[in-house]
Amino acid sequence: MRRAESLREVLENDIVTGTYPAGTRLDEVMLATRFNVSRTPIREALIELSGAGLVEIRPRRGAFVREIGITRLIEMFEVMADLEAMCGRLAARRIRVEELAGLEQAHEACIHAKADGDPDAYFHANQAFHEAIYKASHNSFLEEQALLLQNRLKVYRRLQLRVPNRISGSLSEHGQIVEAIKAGDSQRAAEALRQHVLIQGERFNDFVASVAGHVKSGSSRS
Amino acid sequence: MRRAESLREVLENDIVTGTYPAGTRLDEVMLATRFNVSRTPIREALIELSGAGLVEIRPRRGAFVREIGITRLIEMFEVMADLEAMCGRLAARRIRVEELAGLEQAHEACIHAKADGDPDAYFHANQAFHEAIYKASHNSFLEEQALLLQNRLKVYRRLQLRVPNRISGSLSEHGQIVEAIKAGDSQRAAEALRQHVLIQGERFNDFVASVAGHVKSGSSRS
DNA sequence: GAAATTGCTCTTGTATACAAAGATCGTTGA
DNA sequence: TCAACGATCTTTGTATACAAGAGCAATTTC
Repeated sequence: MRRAESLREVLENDIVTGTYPAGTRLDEVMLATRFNVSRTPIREALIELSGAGLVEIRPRRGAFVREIGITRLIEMFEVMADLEAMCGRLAARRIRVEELAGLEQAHEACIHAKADGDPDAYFHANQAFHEAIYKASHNSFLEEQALLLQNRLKVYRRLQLRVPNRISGSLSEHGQIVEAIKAGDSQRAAEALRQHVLIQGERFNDFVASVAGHVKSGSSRS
Repeated sequence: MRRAESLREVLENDIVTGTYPAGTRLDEVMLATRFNVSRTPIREALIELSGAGLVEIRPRRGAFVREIGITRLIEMFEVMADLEAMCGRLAARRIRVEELAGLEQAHEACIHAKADGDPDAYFHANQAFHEAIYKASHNSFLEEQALLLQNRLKVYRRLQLRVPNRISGSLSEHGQIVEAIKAGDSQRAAEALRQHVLIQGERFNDFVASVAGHVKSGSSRS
């Protein structure tokens, strides 16, 4: 693998997990010394990240972790909801028996994670659940797009799990989604998924509004 | 503007218009001499293009114009149909009077282009028509995604206009779309747009199948 | 004292140099 | 004659060097 590509992965992770919060200037020499490489692979990694929308390159000014306004975030959730709805619609028609088994397993894993009271485990189990649906759409391009956008929204979805009772709600929605897909009801699967994702965007909106006065933007220290 | 960025635009255009057909190896030194620059900005442009999905970079092997198989193409049209449907659904609810006027104007332009028997003009008018709908969705992220995918499919959509009577069909579908949006019927607008785009994918499939035995893949000489 | 301009410095963007990994072609052996 | 191995040669990936634009500060002028 190219050095630039592995660097992209590390940087992507650092951005998504909040190590480099939105607005941070990503100095090339700083990163170069951090990773013990020259500026060249760093630049290439930053360009890749800008293509993925995680970083904004302002010519002659440098690279910055992209600031995503609340409006744009809601727009992204709106699109995510539609992509997931599409996955659900196709999955209801195209899912195979072994994939359905996998989906139900993922659902079970979510239930257990909630029972254990482990939000981190729930986050990952939830992700696996959704990815199972992407895959079951049997549209690899759609799957890629969904994964891409999911990744860009990861940090916000994670934040979103802090909303009280959200996990319970999420879980019962998962149940309905599984039922619809199992029944081959594409319309119902699509709508259930759309609402499931849309509600995240809305709740997130509430969440942001409720903490807007308390915490400074960017510094999300727990 | 950075040199790399302008190079990306030129290369993107060359790929989309078929100057560099699918599978072509994009030699860095060849491009560097062509544009009278060093390899550095060329490499950066290629990386950007790989992010956009137009170019595939195989490590230590070079950059190639991405080959899009018929299966993947159909998948992309399937996603495009859904994105456009979403644009239509939102546009039906959110379009403003001046935007509606613009949409109707774009529709008129399509009609005139057909009357003039100018397929090239129709192609551009058609594009403007669709872009008007993207914009009217009032979801700038969705608009960007739709434009991106539209661009990636451009060369195939263009080919698609050669199908007999396609323009007439396309035009009447446009009429129905405008009606639905005008009426604020989001469901009908979405469905009309989905079918309008899906039919392109299907017709394209037919088209490819019908010429598969006659022309060699890649060399699309008229 | 404030504002504007000029010069310096810091950082990005591009060119070039170097290293390493593939590809190609020839040679040798079976 | 064909296949396999090896050397060379091409090409990518990374490092370094150089150029040029942007920001900042200090000084000068009004």
